[in-house]
Amino acid sequence: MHNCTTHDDCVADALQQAEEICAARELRFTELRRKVLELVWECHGPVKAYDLLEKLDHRIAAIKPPTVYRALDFLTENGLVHKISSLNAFVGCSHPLRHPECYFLICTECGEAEECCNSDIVSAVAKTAREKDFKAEQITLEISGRCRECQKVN
Amino acid sequence: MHNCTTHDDCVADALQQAEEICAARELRFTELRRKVLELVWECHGPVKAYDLLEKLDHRIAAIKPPTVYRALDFLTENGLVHKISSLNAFVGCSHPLRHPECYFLICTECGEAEECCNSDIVSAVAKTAREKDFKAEQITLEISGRCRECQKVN
DNA sequence: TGGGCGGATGTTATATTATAACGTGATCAT
DNA sequence: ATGATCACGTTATAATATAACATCCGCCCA
Repeated sequence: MHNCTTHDDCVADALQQAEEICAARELRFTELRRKVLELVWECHGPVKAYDLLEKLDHRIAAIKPPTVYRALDFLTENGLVHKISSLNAFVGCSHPLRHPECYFLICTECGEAEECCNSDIVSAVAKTAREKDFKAEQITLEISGRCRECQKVN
Repeated sequence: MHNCTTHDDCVADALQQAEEICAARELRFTELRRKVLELVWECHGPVKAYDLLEKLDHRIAAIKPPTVYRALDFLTENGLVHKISSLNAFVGCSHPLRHPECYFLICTECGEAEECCNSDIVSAVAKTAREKDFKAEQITLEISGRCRECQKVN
């Protein structure tokens, strides 16, 4: 299910990178935001806001929905987390510096969401947007289907 | 805001085409489904389930949420309507026979969602899916930004 | 040094979106 | 005509998200 061998590492790396990005942009990477990002990464896959809420409750006392949503908004706006609209779920961005080029292959069987960065698709999108004089600001590309592993199974 | 000059026509055309498609596929295009599709088209843009609900109430008595959602599910499954996940809204499909190739340019200013059919994007997506051995079943591509008209304004 | 500003979080309440579960009625093939 | 299946009605509630206002905290600078 993972593409990172030692899962702790990928969480730590993500946090480290987030720290650096926020520092560089003069954003406040608060305790809460850090905690939320950490949890998102620990889930290693699309995770629902209310699931995060529950998990946070065990670490910090009595977190309420707006608190989680605000942290998620911050992380999303700054490219550290993606919202997967078709699932109402959130997932850590593996390529925060190429964030706008990312899209997802979402397996309906196992729930895994593989993040891909592909400039062909991005440039095809940019091209049609240009043709229509449309100023694209955000692209949501979510491909659902069955991943390699799950196709094997049956 | 529209790309059809006489708006009545495009609603009538969509209903006509839906009728034919359902007949060809031996699907039941019931009164309710017809009514919902008609309303979606009349809105001529992304419309929320609960807004439909309200409008239906004026035509048919006391419609409840599951009724609308079931009709929308039917229409969505059969390619007559798209769900725009990033807006939690629904919109009539202008190209029901090329439905899987459609995507949207969504203006954050005026709310218009222009439907496009573009095989470049579709084939770019298909290519990466193939490379990853991913069996794509559904593609959600939603591009938000500002449309030509709204860029002019300010 | 303390006062005020702005951003982050806490808190309460509620809005919005969607579905589960079960009952009833219509349709259709045999 | 009867049983199977699908569509729809109905009640209740689940799941997702935000509005609005209070409080806290760091920071600037008078």
